Amino acid sequence: MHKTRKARLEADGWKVGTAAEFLGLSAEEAAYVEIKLSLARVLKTQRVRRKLLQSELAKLIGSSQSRVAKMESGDPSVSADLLLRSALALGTPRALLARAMRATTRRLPRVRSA
Amino acid sequence: MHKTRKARLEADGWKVGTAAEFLGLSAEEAAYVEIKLSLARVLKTQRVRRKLLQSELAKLIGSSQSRVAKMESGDPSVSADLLLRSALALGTPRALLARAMRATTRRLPRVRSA
DNA sequence: TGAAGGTATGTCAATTCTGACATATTATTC
DNA sequence: GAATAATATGTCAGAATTGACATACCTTCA
Repeated sequence: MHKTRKARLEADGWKVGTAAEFLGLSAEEAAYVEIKLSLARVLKTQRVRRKLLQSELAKLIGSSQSRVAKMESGDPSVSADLLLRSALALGTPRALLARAMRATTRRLPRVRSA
Repeated sequence: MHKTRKARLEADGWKVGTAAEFLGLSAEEAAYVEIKLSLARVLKTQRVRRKLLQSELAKLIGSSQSRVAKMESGDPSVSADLLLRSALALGTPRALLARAMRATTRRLPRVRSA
């Protein structure tokens, strides 16, 4: 978020921070959802890469289009388990799954030092 | 397995191969159980490293000693999801979880070429 | 504009997972 | 070897996840 925008919002009484802070998640909970979201992205990337429709992937894993949509959108009703099994069914290299477990390091914008 | 033993068993009518072959698992299914077993080992290692009893870890994650035992033994009634959440609750570094996803490379015995 | 193809969202019965309990097995210590 | 501590195994009711269906929401293209 832009620094000035952050300052302005806070001046107006808003708390500004991470999604985890906002939702009151502990560090582990935050890591857990982060990992699920990562797996969701991997799944979608792999499906698209193999040029499959959600409905085709669904058939492949014995599920339904709607559940695949939920998987890819990181819907909380989807377990990491299902994401994992689905990614494997797509033939996702395990190295990619490993990457999904690693903490996301975000490249921060370079700012003038104070 | 020893080569001669393999030959002898096969002569006696046994099929000898990987657990996956024996159980008739597909490659993905095999990878899935391998990953779960890996996570199970990580979990146990981390718990022991923190000098916790199974019952203490259970309390920490709001579960029971018996379920923790099942987790650590790779019981099929335990989802990868629970293993993951429990490992995170123990403060397991995500890099370790990443390692657990990677394929296990087994050091093979050196044999005379045919 | 609207029809078609693809994806998203809401709901729910059925399946699967989970915590809890009882009990068994395996160390460890005296 | 018996008491104690820790872990393992079996079972099951309750909770969570899942596939399926209906339907809504985009895009694209004619």
